[in-house]
Amino acid sequence: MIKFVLDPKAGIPYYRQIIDQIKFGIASGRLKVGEQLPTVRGLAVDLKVNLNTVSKAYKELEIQQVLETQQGTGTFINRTVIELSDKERKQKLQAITQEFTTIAFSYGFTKEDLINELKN
Amino acid sequence: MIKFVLDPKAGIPYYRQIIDQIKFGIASGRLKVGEQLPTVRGLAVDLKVNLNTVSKAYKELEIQQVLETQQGTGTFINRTVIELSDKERKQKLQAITQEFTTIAFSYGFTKEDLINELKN
DNA sequence: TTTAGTGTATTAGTATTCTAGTACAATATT
DNA sequence: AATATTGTACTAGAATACTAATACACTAAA
Repeated sequence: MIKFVLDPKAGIPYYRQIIDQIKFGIASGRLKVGEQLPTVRGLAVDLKVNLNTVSKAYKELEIQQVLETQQGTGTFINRTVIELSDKERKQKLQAITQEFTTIAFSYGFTKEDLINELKN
Repeated sequence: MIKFVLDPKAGIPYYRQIIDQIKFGIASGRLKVGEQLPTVRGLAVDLKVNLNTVSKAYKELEIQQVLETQQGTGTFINRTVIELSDKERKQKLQAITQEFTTIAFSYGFTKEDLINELKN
């Protein structure tokens, strides 16, 4: 289980900080498929926020099909996340790349400049 | 000059729609480095929004160093790159690329993923 | 120097977002 | 069946975001 931390000064909503930490936990392999997350109350007490704040984070991740929840049982890392996230992964990669190229192009760099730099 | 359009039903703030269209204009090559954008008033009248809404979009892009503005003169696509030395250009490219790869890696993408996406 | 044209700053009203309090509903355990 | 544990729904207050109205400041041209 990963350790959750909230930074009140970050200027990022609590529920979003929770989302980010879960996503990073998955990306880094510290949260495994099928693993149960803390209960909404448990994490809420731990982080000293309202249980709805945790619930909101879990719900958004459920919509994104990262988590799956069962009322009365708990919330888990989606077992089908690997198959289901292929499309999402592709979209994310495109979004990140577009952001990157936009900035780079505004500096006059070409696509070839970027590819060469990446190959270093 | 590109044509700006606002969709009131998009659920995306007007100023952000303006930002996105400018960024896409640059990425697609329809906005050239050094080119002047519409004036805040001109675009505001054209889009039937307040001039501050346009100003907000321009200001955010200036912070991102995509645009540069001169009070009393106008707003332009950043031409900073032209004034940079070869060494500075190289450093800038490295900095931008590092930022890009850091974000991409946190999502589990590999260097090859990025290169392939760029080649599309 | 005056004037027209440019971006900036201040203020305010409205809408939305964020968080919390509290009650409800489903499931698992005893 | 009763109880504990889990997530959900509804409501409300505070903070923030969005947009606009209006006045100010800088630059270029007449």
